[in-house]
Amino acid sequence: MPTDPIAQSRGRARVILLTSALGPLDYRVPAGAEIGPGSVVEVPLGPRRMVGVVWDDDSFPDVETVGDNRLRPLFGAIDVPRLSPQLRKLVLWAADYYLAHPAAVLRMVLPHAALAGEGRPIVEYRATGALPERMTALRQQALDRIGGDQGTVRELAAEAEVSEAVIRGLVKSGSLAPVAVSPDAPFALPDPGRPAADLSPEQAAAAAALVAAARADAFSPFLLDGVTGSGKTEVYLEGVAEVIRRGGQALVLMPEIALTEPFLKRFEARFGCAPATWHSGMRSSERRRTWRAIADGSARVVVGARSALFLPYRKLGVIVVDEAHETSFKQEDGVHYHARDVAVMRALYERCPVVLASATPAIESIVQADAGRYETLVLPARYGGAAMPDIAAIDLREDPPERGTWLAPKLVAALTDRLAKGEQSLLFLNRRGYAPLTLCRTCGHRIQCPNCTSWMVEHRLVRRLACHHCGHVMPPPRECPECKEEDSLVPCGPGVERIADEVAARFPDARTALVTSDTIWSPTKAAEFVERVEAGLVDIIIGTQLVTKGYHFPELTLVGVIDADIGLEGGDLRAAERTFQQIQQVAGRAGRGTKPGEVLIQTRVPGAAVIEALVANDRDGFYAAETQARKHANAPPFGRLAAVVVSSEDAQLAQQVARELGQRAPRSDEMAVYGPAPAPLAQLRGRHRHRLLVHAPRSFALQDAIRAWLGSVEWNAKVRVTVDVDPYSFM
DNA sequence: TAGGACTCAACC
DNA sequence: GTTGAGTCCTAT
Repeated sequence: MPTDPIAQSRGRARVILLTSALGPLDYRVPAGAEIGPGSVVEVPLGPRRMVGVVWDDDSFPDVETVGDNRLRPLFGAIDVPRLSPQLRKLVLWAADYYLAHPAAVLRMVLPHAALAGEGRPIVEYRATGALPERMTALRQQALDRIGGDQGTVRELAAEAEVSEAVIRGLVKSGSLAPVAVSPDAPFALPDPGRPAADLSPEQAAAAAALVAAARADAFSPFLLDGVTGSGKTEVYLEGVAEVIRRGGQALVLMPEIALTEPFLKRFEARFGCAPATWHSGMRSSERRRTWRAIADGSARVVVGARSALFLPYRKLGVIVVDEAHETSFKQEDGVHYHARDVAVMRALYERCPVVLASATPAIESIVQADAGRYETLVLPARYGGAAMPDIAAIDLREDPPERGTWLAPKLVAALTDRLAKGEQSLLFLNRRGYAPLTLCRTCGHRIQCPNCTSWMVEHRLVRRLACHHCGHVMPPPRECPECKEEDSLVPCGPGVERIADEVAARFPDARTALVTSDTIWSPTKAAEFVERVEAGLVDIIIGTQLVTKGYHFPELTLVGVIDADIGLEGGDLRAAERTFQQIQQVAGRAGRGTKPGEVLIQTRVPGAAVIEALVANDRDGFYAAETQARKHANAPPFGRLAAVVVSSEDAQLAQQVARELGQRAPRSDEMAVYGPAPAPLAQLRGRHRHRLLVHAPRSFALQDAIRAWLGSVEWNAKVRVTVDVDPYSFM
């Protein structure tokens, strides 16, 4: 029964609570309350008090309206601006497209911290430098970890991994003192009138196109396609400048917070102040301040991780997705959304330009551009006349490293040469830790995570074995857990820590920097790293994918790729594309100044199409072949995929439900359902997992079909079924 | 017969 | 997701 269109005028409101278990509920609006669609309200639910958002009366026509007699009055509106119709549309679109509950999407719009602390002052503490009268190990640990940081008792306790009592003790003893937090201090207004960077003719033309689009108040998607070092940032900052001039807000999405540091510097140089930032590492006071400034329109530019996409901008004028090809834009838990795709939808609803910037665009974006749906802005040359680096492969079968080492003689010679010249080098290996596998020499036992189907990775720096999937850690055992033989465990294969060891052994005088998420876990750490490299205090950088992009080090002239083949294993749909992007990006770190760059790629398959394309610098050829292959297989973006994962702590239950889903799968000429099969990660965080894969043509109403299918099967509450539309991970 | 473990439906 | 009601069972 459809909702009575005049219901709201009779004092009813349809509310979506921030609880995924419930559908929309109707409440009575007290007389005189100024409440309408988009209002954020507090409502009673049984004995509890909940937050929800008032939705349009005519939404959810399938939901039955309850009689007036059953309505309870809502408590009232929370003092924040109403969510705009555009944002409400985006919430419903994302929920529908990604098969998520609208409440799950709304929780990203209204994070807890945004509404918390209402009326209550937030007290934060920071170190005074005074040592407590009585120093304990835990107090020392807390002071060491906190350093110069500032936060609430709870946040500091979490950061230092001590109890809140330890922090309170330090406050009592005077080592930590309260600092005044003005929670909603305004953000500085970026000044677009300051001089822009000197732009090359190509950059100027691209910037002009973005400026024109910013003036048009219309949806316009761009692919900003420029080689590494071509100055894409300077181009889109001019689009941002125009939006600021016109009184709008700009959003710049970054794949990782480690990347924001160099960006923030360039931003400040252009606009004279820092932008607002949004990422998972923020303190709740900062989160609240930023959320409110975004909602009232006073935060004009926001640089953020993917979650910044769902914030309640008052007047969004442009969205930039930097490094738009990055797979970290795909959220892998909760709502499985892809920030690049949501950004385009949001720009459509907000009627503003969206810029996908990348030196190595995703095939998906290339196909859209080729079809004329995106306007392409090309920056074909490096800024300042720098040349692209020379790329060569090292065939590890012909030129192998010595036993127990990982750097081939040719790479060692190149490193030696750069050290002699005083130039910087970068070694790239996309594998954290010291060794990916620990093996018993005596019985062959491999140390595995108790919760997951994965090896425990040795992290020698912190003297632990860690599971990269669930976070389980254990001290490195002295004896084999299986055969009890002592000193029989050996590390197998290299991680970046092991490469750093080899570099230290070969070049004892070289100054090195190890860059992984274990050593660079905050913007502050990233800034320290950049400073050290720029000051010439580092000879060799050894890093994971954290170092592949964003950084501009003019003295860096050599890039060594330790193992180009890692990403090609496993038969992932995007394996070749990802390998190409990653190596092209890391190669782009070389020779950005006046000195030419050289890139050496260690591989066991120099004849692989990806490697040959990289060496020949044949980007177009690689993309053409890859696009053709996708088209031929009806793979994305020409066909559509969705993964259905059935998981449970009970192995049998999971298998049983997966089987039943497989049997009940709709069979049609259009949609194919493969599986179930045990997932490659058959056990994750203690849950047993089975996967089904749905494949359908582009035009097929995939979501409707999956909804109908899953709706026809019932399963035990101990079983969880998750759907990943447009999956990127095939684990 | 009080109290614990469990299931189940309602929450507007 | 949480809560309260209802059911069944056991220890006293």
